[in-house]
Amino acid sequence: MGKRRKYEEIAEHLELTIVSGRLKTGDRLPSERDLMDRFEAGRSSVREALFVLQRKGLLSANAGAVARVAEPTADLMIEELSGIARLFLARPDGVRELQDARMLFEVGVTRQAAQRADADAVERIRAALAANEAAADGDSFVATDIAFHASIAEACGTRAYVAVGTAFSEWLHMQRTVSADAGATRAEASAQHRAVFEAIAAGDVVAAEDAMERHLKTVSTYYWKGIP
Amino acid sequence: MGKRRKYEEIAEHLELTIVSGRLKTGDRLPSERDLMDRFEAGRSSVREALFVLQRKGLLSANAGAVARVAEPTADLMIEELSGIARLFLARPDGVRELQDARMLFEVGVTRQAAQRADADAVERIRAALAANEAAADGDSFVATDIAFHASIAEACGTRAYVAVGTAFSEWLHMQRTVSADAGATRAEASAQHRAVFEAIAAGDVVAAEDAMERHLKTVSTYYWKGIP
DNA sequence: GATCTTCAACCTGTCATACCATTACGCTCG
DNA sequence: CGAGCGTAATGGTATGACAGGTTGAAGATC
Repeated sequence: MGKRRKYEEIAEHLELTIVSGRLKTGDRLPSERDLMDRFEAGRSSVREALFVLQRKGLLSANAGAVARVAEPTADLMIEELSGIARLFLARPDGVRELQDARMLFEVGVTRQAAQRADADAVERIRAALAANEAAADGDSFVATDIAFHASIAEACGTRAYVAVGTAFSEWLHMQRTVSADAGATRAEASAQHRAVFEAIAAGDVVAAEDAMERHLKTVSTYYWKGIP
Repeated sequence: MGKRRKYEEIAEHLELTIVSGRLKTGDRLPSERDLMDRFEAGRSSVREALFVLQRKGLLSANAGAVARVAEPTADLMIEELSGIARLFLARPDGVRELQDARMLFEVGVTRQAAQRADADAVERIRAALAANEAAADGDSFVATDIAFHASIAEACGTRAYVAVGTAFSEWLHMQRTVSADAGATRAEASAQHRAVFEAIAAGDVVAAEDAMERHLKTVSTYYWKGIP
């Protein structure tokens, strides 16, 4: 049953020495040729092990220089999640499920924001809302729209939320066929954004959830209108 | 700036031919040596390309046999998420953020369940609750606890929820130091489970959310009690 | 004729070696 | 003491080789 491949053994060993703290961020790993000797493996196996660690974000490798221990960034997390999202989008019903998941996430973020936002956070959301309402063209409307949602996520104090939320926004904006009636949508969206903001500012959890849910339902509706 | 490595090019090309449907699930890919010729690359590069596709779950590769196109499973999604979770758990404040995220997720799932659960789904949740209350020892209590939460996720009709929710439960159960006062917790947990169930069955969205939130806060509290 | 066995071709996993472009580093030169 | 350069080391890629597993079909068995 020992189907364990060699690179898995090496990768696991290296990962352990990294997460256990024996190697800290920025430290230099031994060279590939060193590792060959140390693990009594060929270079292929060593390289595959380093490869998987690199794709996990634990290593940064540049040509000519030894690999260094890296701290996985939020961007990399997005990258991983992005792969998952692509599977969903390619599957029947995938877009609907992704919209569902976004609804779950954003409503939850709004809930937590309404519970925990302090004065500073509320002010930042207000600013994002104002910027969105002042957006001149369609592109900047989209950008400030995403920023508005991100400002709410920021209010929760959990760093990953911003990354995940932004990713959701981008995936679905990417999917969206050009929304012909963007003009009609904008006024509606702004009104709904304002309702979300005011509920959060007031600390009214239920109203905030409902407002965000209504907002996302509207967005979804406009999306499907563009689909035959 | 063209730092694109060779395997990326190959991987992208192959991924396109897969998701575009030119290769369907179960189809056999060309052999590595075929791909070498086709892309005018060495075997190293071809192997690295296949490697990343395999880790994305688009390929299933067994030694000796040519790679076949596979359909990414929910398990693989968990695998990816698991990697992300491990980073969180290794980081200061990571457990708290993960608990936060779980709260967001489970409360959202409960909300959607209260909105959409049909009679069948309610019945399944009731059964899961009964099984949990009848659990004899600690291990089976944990198992049926997870199953109860999963049954709620199932009621939402979005397949990924079950997988993500189960993963959350397992990560946090795994982290939990042995809860000495499990006896005291069980009665409390059962009462809270029942409250969640009844709110869902009644379709009372707000009550369901609140009940689940209270439940998870209790769980978190017990977790931190075990930490000096 | 159907099913089991065997076997040869093929494929991947791994190793070894070689070559190039890039980086790191010590040395020389100012 | 600092700047510039050249060399050694390193990763990225290509190629060849061999061991062990898989596959599919020919052959054996019933």
